[in-house]
Amino acid sequence: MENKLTDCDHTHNPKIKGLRMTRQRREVYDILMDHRDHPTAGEVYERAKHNMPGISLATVYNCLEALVQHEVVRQVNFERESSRYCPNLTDHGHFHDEKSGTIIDVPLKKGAKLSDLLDLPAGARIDNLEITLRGTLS
Amino acid sequence: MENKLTDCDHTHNPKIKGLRMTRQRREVYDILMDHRDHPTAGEVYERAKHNMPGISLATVYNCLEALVQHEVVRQVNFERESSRYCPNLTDHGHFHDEKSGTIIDVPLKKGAKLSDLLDLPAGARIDNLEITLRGTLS
DNA sequence: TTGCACATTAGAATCATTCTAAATTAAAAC
DNA sequence: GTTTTAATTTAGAATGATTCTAATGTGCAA
Repeated sequence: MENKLTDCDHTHNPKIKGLRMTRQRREVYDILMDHRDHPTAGEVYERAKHNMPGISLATVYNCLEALVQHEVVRQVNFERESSRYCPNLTDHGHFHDEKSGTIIDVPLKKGAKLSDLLDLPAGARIDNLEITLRGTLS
Repeated sequence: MENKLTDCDHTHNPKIKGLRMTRQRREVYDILMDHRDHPTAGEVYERAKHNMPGISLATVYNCLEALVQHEVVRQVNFERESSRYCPNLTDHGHFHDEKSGTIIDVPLKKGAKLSDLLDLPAGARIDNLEITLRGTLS
């Protein structure tokens, strides 16, 4: 059975201050919102071509960068694999299931303190935290 | 004052089962042990050329890979920057100080449980955990 | 409606890393 | 100690993700 891709064309209309909302940026943003499966830039490109055959890979990279810069999307890296993109803006890490290859969001427990887990350097101001896990789901 | 590099030529002699200990591998391992400053492959290469002018970059990559595979050294990634290498085998994460550019080991607190911080997926077996922090030291 | 600063595009360039195939070598077997 | 043999080293080419370039196109404020 073919993937009909119906019902995936509802357009998100985020008004992001300071970010000019072009057709391409909306398309890229919609793709991330609709599937939420942490695609790579190349995968976003393949999907975008369905609705916008003329879009270029460079543009996909540009759009993703703009969305990341404006904190509407998060960039996720596993080792040195291609970057992946995630529209979940809550505090969370990522679990990579080695069996299926899927990546699952892992919420940070509310109220949990990082300093309970780590001996943080005295006086450190933390701007960014990245937690990635690799393993298998039973 | 020049860095004289004296007293840095004491050779580590790890007997690592299944790993042929070549001159190049020992040199690379010594460099990681002596400075412990999370160098990239390129930086290891530059340092290695002091003692072994003929060593090649490919060999440095090969040695680092062998040491990582045999779990004598850990590979550390920040975003998509060049991989860095770390001889600290205890459970720890890494803090990248944006002011100085240095990378500091952040020990995991003994007895602390990951599940206190994260809502782990039910039944997940975790083979690998990576925690990276970015920020500034006051 | 227009102007123009910002976006998009194709293709080239970059950069870290891996691959290739020939020469060398560590360590086992004699 | 010598030979053997499979693993390692090497220079340079190849790869692959990402970024850059410079020409063309376009949101949107005025």
